[in-house]
Amino acid sequence: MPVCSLVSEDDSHKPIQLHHQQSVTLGRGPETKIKDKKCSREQVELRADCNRGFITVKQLGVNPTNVDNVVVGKGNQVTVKPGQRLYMVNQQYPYRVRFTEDTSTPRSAAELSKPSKRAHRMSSEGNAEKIKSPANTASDHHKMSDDSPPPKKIPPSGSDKSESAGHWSQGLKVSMQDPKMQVYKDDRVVVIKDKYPKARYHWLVLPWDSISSLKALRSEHVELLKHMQRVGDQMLQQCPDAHKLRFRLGYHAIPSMSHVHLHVISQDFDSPCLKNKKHWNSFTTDYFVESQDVIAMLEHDGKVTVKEGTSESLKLPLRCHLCRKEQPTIPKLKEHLKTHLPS
DNA sequence: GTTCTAGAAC
DNA sequence: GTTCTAGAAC
Repeated sequence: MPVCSLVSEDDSHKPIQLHHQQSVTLGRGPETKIKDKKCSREQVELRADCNRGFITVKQLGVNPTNVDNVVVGKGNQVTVKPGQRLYMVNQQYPYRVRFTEDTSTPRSAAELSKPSKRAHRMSSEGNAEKIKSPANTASDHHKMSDDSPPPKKIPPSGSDKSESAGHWSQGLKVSMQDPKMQVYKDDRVVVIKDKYPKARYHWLVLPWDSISSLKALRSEHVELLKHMQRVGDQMLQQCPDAHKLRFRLGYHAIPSMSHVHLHVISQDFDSPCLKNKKHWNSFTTDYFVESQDVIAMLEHDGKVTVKEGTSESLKLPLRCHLCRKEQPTIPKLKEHLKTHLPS
């Protein structure tokens, strides 16, 4: 898992380590060397999500904390990603967040063996059910302690093939009902592995309720979407590689497949199924809308709007999502991505 | 969403 | 000549 540090941009003190999912309160004091009385001793509460590469910032003090040019506001919470600037108070004391790969601490044998013990079911919700199935393709090869016969292909039982039901765009509705595809389910959602994963880990979280697309979402769906995101986060908790890979959770602005689905995808993009520009840009441009942004939009506006011209994002030049370097072709891009893979 | 392939790009 | 893309068909 990457390590997060909060870096003072005017270099007034050493970077402050933020540990994954541990809240830290900062403000006027020795750690920041801020002596400004406008800055509360408890100005902000910070919490890093190292898997997903952002921190949340809650303003506790009365005077404004800013992210770029926007005031957070007392009691409010926002996220800060690399590239954004956090000002502790009054547009002063600039900070950046930085995520670096943790190469210093090799994992213990105990930690390594932990993820393969899949016996413990997913924790939080009572009626959740972790289905006995390897969670990913990448480690299956070495991990398969499988005593069951290889999965057989059973044709979909619904033989009443009305034209729309059999259409390729309805494929997710079929897959999500197939117990062999299900990796997790509870009373509200089901998780399946993407049939054509675009990275080492690529899951889809789908609600049982049929919601055709982002356009159909309303305020009443906020809780469901929050649950989908929680379930997506839980997938990372049981993912054996979550410590060394970054993940993003989000929706395609204009998906091809019907039925709302949350992508949970590792950021290695190391997959033979990633074949063309559309694949690439759908996960690395504005076409990919963060789960938290969808939820925020829904809470704020009661609906989700997609910026006009978002479909044009699919035609953008191939650009590395990590170093922003442009690549001429898909094969060259894939070659380039190898340079960013964790060792 | 994928597969297939003509023809552009090299 | 081969590689790669983009659009049609499914």
